[in-house]
Amino acid sequence: MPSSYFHLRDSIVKSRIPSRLIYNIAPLTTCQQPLPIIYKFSSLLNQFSNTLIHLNSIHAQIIRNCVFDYHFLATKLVKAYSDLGFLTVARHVFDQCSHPETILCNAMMAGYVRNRQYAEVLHLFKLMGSYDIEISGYTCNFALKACTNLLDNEIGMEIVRIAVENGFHLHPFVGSSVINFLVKSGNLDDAKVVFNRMPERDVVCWNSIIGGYVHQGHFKEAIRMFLEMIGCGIRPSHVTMASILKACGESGLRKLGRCLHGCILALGMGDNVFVLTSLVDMYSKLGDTGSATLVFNSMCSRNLVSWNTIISGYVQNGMIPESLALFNRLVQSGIGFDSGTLVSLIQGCSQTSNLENGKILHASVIRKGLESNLVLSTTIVDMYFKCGAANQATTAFRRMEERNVITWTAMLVGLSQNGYAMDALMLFCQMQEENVAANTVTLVSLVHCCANLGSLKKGKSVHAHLIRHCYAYDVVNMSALIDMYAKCGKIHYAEKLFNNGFSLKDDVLCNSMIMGYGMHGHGHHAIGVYGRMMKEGLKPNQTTFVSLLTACSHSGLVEEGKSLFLCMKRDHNIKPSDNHYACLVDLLSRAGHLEEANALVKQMPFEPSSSVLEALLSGCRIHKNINMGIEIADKLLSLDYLNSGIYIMLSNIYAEARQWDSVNYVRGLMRKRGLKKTPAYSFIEVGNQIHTFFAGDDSHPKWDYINQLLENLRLEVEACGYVPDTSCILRNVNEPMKIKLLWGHSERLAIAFGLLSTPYGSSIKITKNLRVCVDCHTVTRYISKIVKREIIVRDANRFHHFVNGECSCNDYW
DNA sequence: ATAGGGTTAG
Repeated sequence: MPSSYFHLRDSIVKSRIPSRLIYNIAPLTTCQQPLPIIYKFSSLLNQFSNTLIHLNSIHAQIIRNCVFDYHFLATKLVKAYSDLGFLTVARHVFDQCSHPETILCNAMMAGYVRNRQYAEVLHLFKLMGSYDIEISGYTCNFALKACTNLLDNEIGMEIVRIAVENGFHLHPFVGSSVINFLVKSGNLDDAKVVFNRMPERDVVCWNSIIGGYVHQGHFKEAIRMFLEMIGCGIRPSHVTMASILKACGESGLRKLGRCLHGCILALGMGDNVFVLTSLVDMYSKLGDTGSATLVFNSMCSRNLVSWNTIISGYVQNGMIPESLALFNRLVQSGIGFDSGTLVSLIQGCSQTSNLENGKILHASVIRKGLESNLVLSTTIVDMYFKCGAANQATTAFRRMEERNVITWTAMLVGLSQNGYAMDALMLFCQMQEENVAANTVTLVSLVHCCANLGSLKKGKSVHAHLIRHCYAYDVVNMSALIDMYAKCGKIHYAEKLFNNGFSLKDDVLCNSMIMGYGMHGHGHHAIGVYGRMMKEGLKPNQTTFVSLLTACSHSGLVEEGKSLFLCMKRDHNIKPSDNHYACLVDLLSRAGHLEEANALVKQMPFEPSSSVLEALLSGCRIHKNINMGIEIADKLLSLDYLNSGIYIMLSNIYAEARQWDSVNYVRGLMRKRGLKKTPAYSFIEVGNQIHTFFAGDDSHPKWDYINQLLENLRLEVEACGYVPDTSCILRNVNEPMKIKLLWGHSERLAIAFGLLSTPYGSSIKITKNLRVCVDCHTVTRYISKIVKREIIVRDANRFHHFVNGECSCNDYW
């Protein structure tokens, strides 16, 4: 950039004698032009500065007449050129002036602002400082706008200080810029103070502060200010309405929303694209897609944002086919689409787990060169995870050139939800190495990872992190922590947190606690929480009853479960869902009430899903009701279900009935349907490491020791009267081989490793991804007695506490 | 002669 000021800047700052200024004073003093010429050019510029040809010719005449150093004209030229986007020429005009003063500098800054050259604005601002050029309210305005966009807090706060010292902030124009900067830099309180001190507040000032509250998610406060503004007799502008519609939609205020719709028509804004688009968005957020559609169809002009808003509204309300139809209309209309459109469509794929469409859309993102769009790329990562394609999600993530907290968090949540909690924790370390600051969503996803891993140490450290950042007492975070402590075996920690947080009266918090008690077999405590909810007038939801019924099932509380199932409908008007039926069937069939469970399934008001049948089938297997088992199995096979666990259970049933042909048939079906058995694994946390063992896994560095210990333990437990139960080994091999396979089960390997690596007398905690088999359950009971250690096993369903040859659950099931 | 506020998507 040809800027003489820039080249000279350093020496100027040092010497404080701007040499060029001294030598260039000449034109101003010698070219004594009569004023009428200047007025002539001024009026020419007023009339013809909007086309480049005219502007160039006027500019040439100005130079010929030697009046280019008149700031009056230079300022107009700078504005005209920058309005046309010719910033370099504007800068040249600026540089030609021998005595740049405030207004000329301001005009140049304004040009940079209009052309989004924010870094140049700040350069110029610093330059003004080094030339001792006076700063005005206008200067502060432009410089603050640059700081707001560049997120430059340091210079921004300096400008705010200058503005306040000079009282510029009292002016509505500067005040609103100050408020905007303070809001975007997170100082909402300071913004409010500035706002309150302003002697006169026009509608833009109100818009700034209201917009600030909306921006920070303080919707109720935004609405309060809006009403206050009306109370002051200020007529809302279309900007006010756009902000307040957003606040209304986000906070779910249906009545106010309808009211605002009326206001918009009354204020004559019924043809404003911005306002109507905001209205469409509000109705979508309120779940009223009918009204959103009506408003959208009534719009006389629409832009791409309007289309994106309605498409996104449809997706958010689960109307995927409708969103696609609208997308087709959009393409046919010739408007085209952008990254925002694709984000919504890809979300639609996530919702319906439509990997195929997701891939097609991903391909079109690459074709259109939109990969560099951060939001879009993050959506793609999320989509792959929601479709269960963790590998492709990771690949998409690795391809990204730019990532922010949300990208990283999407990765962490995705990995954790797809069963890669350990990888998520490792990724978090990488995130920290790259200095990306975690937010509360990130931390909650980490709490979930620790819960899945049963890693108390890491869980506690995330808890500490939450406390340090004052996030710990948010209900979402507390619920996650309660779940984590429960899953890490510390039910009393969970209890403590819950008792502290109960005053928040949150249903999700209660559900977490009920779930935790259930997992630990404390059914009566779980029901106790429900009692407390009733006493405090808290409304239970669907999940509450799923948790309660699960808790009853794990504690064998048949009567309590049945009565809860009844009062769900009767007292709370919650229709039992498929999930609730599955829980009740599970409860009944585990307890041996197979006929009653079967009758319940038959009288369900809708077709039982595979999970209901699975619960019944599991009961048939436990209580060895082969006939009913086969009957249910036949039904299940016809459902073409994709859960490999069911096929394993089916072949179990057939194996126990010694129907080897059927066993082979089911196995073949599994292969044909492309299902693999989920590999069983167990893990244990020792020191800072988590050690994972798969069944028959001899890859651990300490394998020799583990193997020797297991051999010794086998001799000991056999001496105590243990008899192997090989019924869970489905492979058609001889008895000694089956026993050998049993001793390779992952939970035994993890326990043996735990015994080897932890101090004598301490308790051992292991976690298994699937359910513990009956033989491992028996062996662990014996081991706990022999080694005099408490052994805690958390499996896919619940906790088993083994102490001195006994287990907390009365029988294995 | 130079000036401020707003809508969609992770």
